[in-house]
Amino acid sequence: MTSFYDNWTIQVRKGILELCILNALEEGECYGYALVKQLAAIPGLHVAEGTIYPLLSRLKLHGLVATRLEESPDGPARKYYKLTQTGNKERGRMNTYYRGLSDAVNTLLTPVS
Amino acid sequence: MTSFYDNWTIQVRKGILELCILNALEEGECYGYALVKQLAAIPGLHVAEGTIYPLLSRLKLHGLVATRLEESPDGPARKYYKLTQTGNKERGRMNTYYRGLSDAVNTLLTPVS
DNA sequence: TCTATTACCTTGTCATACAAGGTAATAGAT
DNA sequence: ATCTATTACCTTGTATGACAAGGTAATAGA
Repeated sequence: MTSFYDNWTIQVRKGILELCILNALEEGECYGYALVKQLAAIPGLHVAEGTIYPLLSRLKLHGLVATRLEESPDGPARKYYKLTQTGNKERGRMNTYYRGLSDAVNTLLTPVS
Repeated sequence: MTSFYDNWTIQVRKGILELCILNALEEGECYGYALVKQLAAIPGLHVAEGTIYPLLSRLKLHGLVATRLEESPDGPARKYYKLTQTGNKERGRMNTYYRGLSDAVNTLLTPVS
């Protein structure tokens, strides 16, 4: 039922979210629910919990982030995520790759005329 | 066997290729093999036939491109792809979305400091 | 007791990139 | 005649991740 365009936007987001989260975590540790709210506010990204939580688990599984639990005054315990050293190194490689790819795409989007 | 980084680059490319092809076709019709060679030359995109041919079929299936066959002097017949009117309209929407997303990512990659 | 909010998580579906294969046509080398 | 290279198309199978739609627990106010 989703249009070609809607489906395409989903595909484009693949991988980009991972980049966003790693860079968001560079500014300091954060818990999952807050990340969801923060990223959901960015137009074009419109992201929900079903996307973010598995993503964070994946980052932890690969050792890019570490977690710690802390009680919340308003609900269940918060799980705080923090960049590891290898996570930060990967973030650097990924930023470099993304910028190169982005440049390549931009030359195609705005061709020499 | 693929590393986290290698796998991530694959995911980031998802959807972006479609954008590249539609924009490449805006400059005129082209046959598949030539598109493969053209895009493979772009650093960071490194794309092969197993990716492009299914992608072109998909674009045709959704009516974004139209095809015609022409004999080749060097091998089997070439299948030329051309943007349709709806294909060009989708290209416009996709470019707009991509630019917005790209801007959002860039604000995260280079935070206000 | 009900609803809202915060906060976590899981299961299932769908679409896609890519590797690895295959086919056909032309042409030059062994 | 047979091999190799190049052009040119295509398919199958695998891995992966976004998202929808669900569920759970804790706190607090109606």
